[in-house]
Amino acid sequence: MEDYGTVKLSRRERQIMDIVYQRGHVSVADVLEDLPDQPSYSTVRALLRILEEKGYLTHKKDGKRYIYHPTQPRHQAGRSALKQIFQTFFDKSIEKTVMTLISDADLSDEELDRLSQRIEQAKKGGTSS
Amino acid sequence: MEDYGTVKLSRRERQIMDIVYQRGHVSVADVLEDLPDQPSYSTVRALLRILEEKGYLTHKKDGKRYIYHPTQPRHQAGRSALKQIFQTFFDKSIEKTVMTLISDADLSDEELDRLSQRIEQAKKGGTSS
DNA sequence: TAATAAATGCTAAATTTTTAGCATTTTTTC
DNA sequence: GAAAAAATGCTAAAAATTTAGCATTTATTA
Repeated sequence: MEDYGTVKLSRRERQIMDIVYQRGHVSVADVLEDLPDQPSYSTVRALLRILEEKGYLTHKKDGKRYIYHPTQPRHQAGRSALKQIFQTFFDKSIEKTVMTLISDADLSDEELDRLSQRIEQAKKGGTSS
Repeated sequence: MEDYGTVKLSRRERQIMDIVYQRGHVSVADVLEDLPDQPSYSTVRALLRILEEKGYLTHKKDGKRYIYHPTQPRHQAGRSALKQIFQTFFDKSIEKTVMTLISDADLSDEELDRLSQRIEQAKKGGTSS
């Protein structure tokens, strides 16, 4: 599946995919609720249908209404999105990206501790040779 | 300035803004070179003009051609973009986001060390009370 | 089970986006 | 400084996106 952030998707389609990933799965009403410049119910349904045709979503019935799920798993989509960001804005530097992330978050000392610990662990586990 | 990733911008406009931030600043030729499904020279110029009208770019002359710069500084745009991603895909968890970032990168032990160190430093500096 | 409510299916119009062409201006070069 | 080259300014057509309406189906409930 193609990275959905940059190419291919139109403005509204992207807005909807963001909502889908934020919520995990959505009904038409859910999307309508979160969409900026709220269009009509019909409109949302049309867009969801298009996204399904394009292969980004599937739906299943839940009682009388449809629930839409992303075809690409959340973690995978997040991974691509993240990659795109750090390539575009942070010179492909993980360090720059992480530090920016942290500087915005105002984490507690405990949280920071745990984070640096987990990074240390990654170090040990990462060596394969 | 509004977050440019999600709302307001059309597909092409977004593609162009990504190129602008990747390169720092661009000529028409630069954009044309990087744009997928390469349109005509005229087309790119039109889009750049529109982005300037909308306030996302400014230009200045460099010899005979225009060089376009983003109005919002790169670090700031990156920050918003990052925030959006971690809200959408990582449950607003810095830790999840960072770990994903790292797990993809295959960093050396030295790099991981430095990273966890810098996080520790952030801890010391961050306490204000 | 008939009436009502609430969803979807499909189609076409309105709007926005994307595109390219031609005229003009600016720079280069001979 | 005149001719050629390479940029921009502007405008309008083509294509894609976004929208809403009406018909139909499905589920609820009295």
